Amino acid sequence: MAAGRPLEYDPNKALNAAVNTFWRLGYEGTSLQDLLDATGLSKSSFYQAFHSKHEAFQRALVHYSEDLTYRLREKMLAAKSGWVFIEGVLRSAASEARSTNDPRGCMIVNVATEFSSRDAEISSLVANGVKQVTQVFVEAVKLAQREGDIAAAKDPHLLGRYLLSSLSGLRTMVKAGSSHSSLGALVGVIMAALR
Amino acid sequence: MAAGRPLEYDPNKALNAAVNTFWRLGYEGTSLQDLLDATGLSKSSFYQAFHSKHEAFQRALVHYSEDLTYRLREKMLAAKSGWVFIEGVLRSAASEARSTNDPRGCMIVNVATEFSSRDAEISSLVANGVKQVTQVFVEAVKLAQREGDIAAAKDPHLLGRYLLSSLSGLRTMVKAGSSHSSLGALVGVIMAALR
DNA sequence: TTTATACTGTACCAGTCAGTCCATAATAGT
DNA sequence: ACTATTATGGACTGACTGGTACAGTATAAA
Repeated sequence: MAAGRPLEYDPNKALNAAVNTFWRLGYEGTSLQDLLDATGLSKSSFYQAFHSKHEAFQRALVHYSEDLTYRLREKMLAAKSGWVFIEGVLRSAASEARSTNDPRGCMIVNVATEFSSRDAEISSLVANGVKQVTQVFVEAVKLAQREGDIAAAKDPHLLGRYLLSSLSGLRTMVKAGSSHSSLGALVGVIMAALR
Repeated sequence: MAAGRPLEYDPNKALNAAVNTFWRLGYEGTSLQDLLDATGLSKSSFYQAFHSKHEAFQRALVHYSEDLTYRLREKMLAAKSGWVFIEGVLRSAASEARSTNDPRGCMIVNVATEFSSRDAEISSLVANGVKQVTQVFVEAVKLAQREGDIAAAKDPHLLGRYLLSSLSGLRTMVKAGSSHSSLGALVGVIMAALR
């Protein structure tokens, strides 16, 4: 068994570049050319690596979800408390209103709104990503309950979903052009519902 | 001055068809052919009426926003109370989880997530639409305050924005595949924050 | 060094994209 | 009936779509 010519590109970097492009432009919105430019791959290398635009998109979405949940959980473990972590996530989402001129939001949410239920494979990946991210928030709520910041009687799964939903809503407000100050107040209202 | 041949199509129906197509498929996702099929117009008639895909999209978005706010306000006036109206809107959004197999969500939100801030004209139309819809929710909150269902001390503008944000979040949860029952509980949490 | 394997660039494909143009047809005012 | 005005269908455009084929090249194992 001979081993063949080695890759001239970094598959991981290429995937990350694909993630960023799809994240920013959406599925329909990114052309193959955009992908080639972003990854630096030639057409043949791209198809060698990803087989099709659709498959590249799926891999990008999965990679994004895994990376997001990983970093979110890391952030939670590093935070002072569950409550502080939750507030931090919401506030940083609100801050995109002034820090970025082109907020990308959450890729999972973007994909969910672009595809809705038109593509079964994509829907399943979206559902999976949402599940994973929700789980992190559920853990954060449980943590905050143990720490006494959230009443123990409340259902952590329900509040976890509530947080994800609120975060998503917050992010679309950012995209819709709401000011940072009004978003800050909104975070307060959202957090108050947890108590 | 002669008057020329009369239109063979109904401009209003054509616009409505365009709205539905863009709403369902997004901007990039709908081809000109989709639009022609939906409206029944020939290519020349379409360009006669709309000048370009982009302009058609803008008109569709404006028409959607106006129509939405009109019907929303009508619903509010017909409702038993401000509180009941608000709950009804949230619950009907949650119900899309089981009634529709391909929930379209809110077109304004869809457009906001697809374009983010990449197109200044679109962004302005989105901001305008959001403003109009928010206003209806603000009115509903004020009404509920007068009726004693929401504390008078609360800021109605803040709660109005909170409602819009929550509604948007709820709808993306629908698109992400959440079950109707879990969404119903979510509505309860959202509403509780108003009290 | 041969051989099998695998990567790369380029030319190419049919199909679709949004958009234009024009000849024809239908109407209303004169 | 004539004329100005407008609408219609269809042919047409060049650019771009995602995707394929292939010839050439680099590598590691035998």
